[in-house]
Amino acid sequence: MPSPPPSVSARLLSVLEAFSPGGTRLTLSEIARRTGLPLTTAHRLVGELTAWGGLERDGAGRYQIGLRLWEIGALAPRGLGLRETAMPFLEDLYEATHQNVQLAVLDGHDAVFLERLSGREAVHVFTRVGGRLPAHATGVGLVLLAHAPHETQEAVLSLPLKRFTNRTIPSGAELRRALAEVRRQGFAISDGQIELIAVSVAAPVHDHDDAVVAAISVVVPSENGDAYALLPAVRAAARGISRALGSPSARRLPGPVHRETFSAPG
Amino acid sequence: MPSPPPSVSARLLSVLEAFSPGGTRLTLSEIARRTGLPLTTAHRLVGELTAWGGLERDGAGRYQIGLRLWEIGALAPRGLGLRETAMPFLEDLYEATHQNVQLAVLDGHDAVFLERLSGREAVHVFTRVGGRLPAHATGVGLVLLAHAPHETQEAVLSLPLKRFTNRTIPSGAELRRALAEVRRQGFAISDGQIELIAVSVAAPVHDHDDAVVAAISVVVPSENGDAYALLPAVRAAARGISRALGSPSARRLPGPVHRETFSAPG
DNA sequence: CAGAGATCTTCCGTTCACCGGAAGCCCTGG
DNA sequence: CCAGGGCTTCCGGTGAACGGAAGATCTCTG
Repeated sequence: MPSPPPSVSARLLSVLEAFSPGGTRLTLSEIARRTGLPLTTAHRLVGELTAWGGLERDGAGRYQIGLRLWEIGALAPRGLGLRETAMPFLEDLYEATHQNVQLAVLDGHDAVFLERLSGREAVHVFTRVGGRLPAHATGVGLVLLAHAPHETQEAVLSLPLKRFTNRTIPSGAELRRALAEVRRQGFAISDGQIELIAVSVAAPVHDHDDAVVAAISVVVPSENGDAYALLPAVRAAARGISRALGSPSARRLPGPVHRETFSAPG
Repeated sequence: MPSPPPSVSARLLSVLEAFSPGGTRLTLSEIARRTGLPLTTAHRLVGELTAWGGLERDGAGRYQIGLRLWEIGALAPRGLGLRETAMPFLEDLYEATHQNVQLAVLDGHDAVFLERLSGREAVHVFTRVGGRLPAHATGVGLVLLAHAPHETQEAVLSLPLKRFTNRTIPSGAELRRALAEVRRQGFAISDGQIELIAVSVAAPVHDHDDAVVAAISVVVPSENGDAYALLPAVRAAARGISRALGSPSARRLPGPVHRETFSAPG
């Protein structure tokens, strides 16, 4: 029995999927190969996308993602939306540390990086904006995973975990322990799990329902000594973003307020 | 004669077009209304987009642009690609001024903003990342337009120019003069053309072919006095970005270097 | 609490737009 | 000069897309 052919929409979207961080400029034939579409079909779809502005042709005739798609992507509430409110706080954090400052959300089993500020003197990390890394191996990922839906956690815990260095969390059991710790402490410190030379200090960002929707981190060289020294700054920034998002638990600063005022109905 | 019906692809893309800065979360019916598609058709297309991850549903069942599309958009060379190389220089500029720092490219007759850094104390401007403003009315726009293809310039010059304030360039004749001046000086100062209280200082960014592909600017309150004082910093940053992009005219700093060392092959 | 109105979802027969092989065009390199 | 790879145009058969109709939820409103 022949499986039902993919719909036109699915084919069109698969053309977009052909583009990746490692291949941002593709020839028509490359697109056809990557998507598995007949050349003629790819030609037609690519033509329509180009006419609309979703793809552009560079000087050499190759195709690249167009400004139109970038603009549409900029409307994603979980993308630029979040970034926009977080940005001032991230800038403060960057200015105070001059290290890598990152903002990420969870998608599937990965941490997707929405923003990365890094000065020239900061330790080199191989994340890029729009890129993704397995959640279990990054500071922000641990924070996000620790507050993810139960089924997501179980799914990650039951799968083999990719190792990057000998400090990457190796097993589900260890990961489970790490996540519990993150929940208890309210932050994560990830030491050398992606690259041995880098330590990440991460904290959660809450939205107006107090759900954890993002995480921020500062990444420093491990020889810099005490990563804990950065903790207050990271947590303060995370709290600031949460407040800007309307998180009830991040309202104002805790203080000697015992009487709350309600406006009684009627 | 009935006009040929729009292709499936065009319909799918029109669904994406339904989203705008003013409407990032839409119900199915709203999408159907905005696109002019029958409800059933919209339902099917939206369903496919959602299954793929291009759209997401929020708690209230409304649709929003999904992370998947944001990721794809992040691959646009003229979007995040440019931004990525420009970012360190923009940060320097921001840190030095603490005013609004902007990065923009030309699309059609508009300046599209790729990045905007703004502190809490900076003058409020109503640009946002991913947003656009008419080229003739903004500092970055004037710079971009001044170096745009001849036909683009003529097209803008022949159309009526939207006025924002009484200082907005009103006529094609004046615009032509302004563009010539921008080319001669190598920068643009736009005083109160969008909002009376803001002055913009803008400079061009060149790529490896020395074509002007972007522009940066700093926007300050007009009562801040001398906008010209910012000029060196803005031009230096623009030059830095150009050099990072491989612009030949921005190579190294001019200086008493007469001997260059090459490693001879073999 | 009924009933009007709005939005969303499923179902299904008809039709016409999509499909992709074939063929020709344009390069570049040998 | 031809070979090889990539791109574009053409066109007839067919099965996937289309959208009206009807039912399923919710939300107001009197």
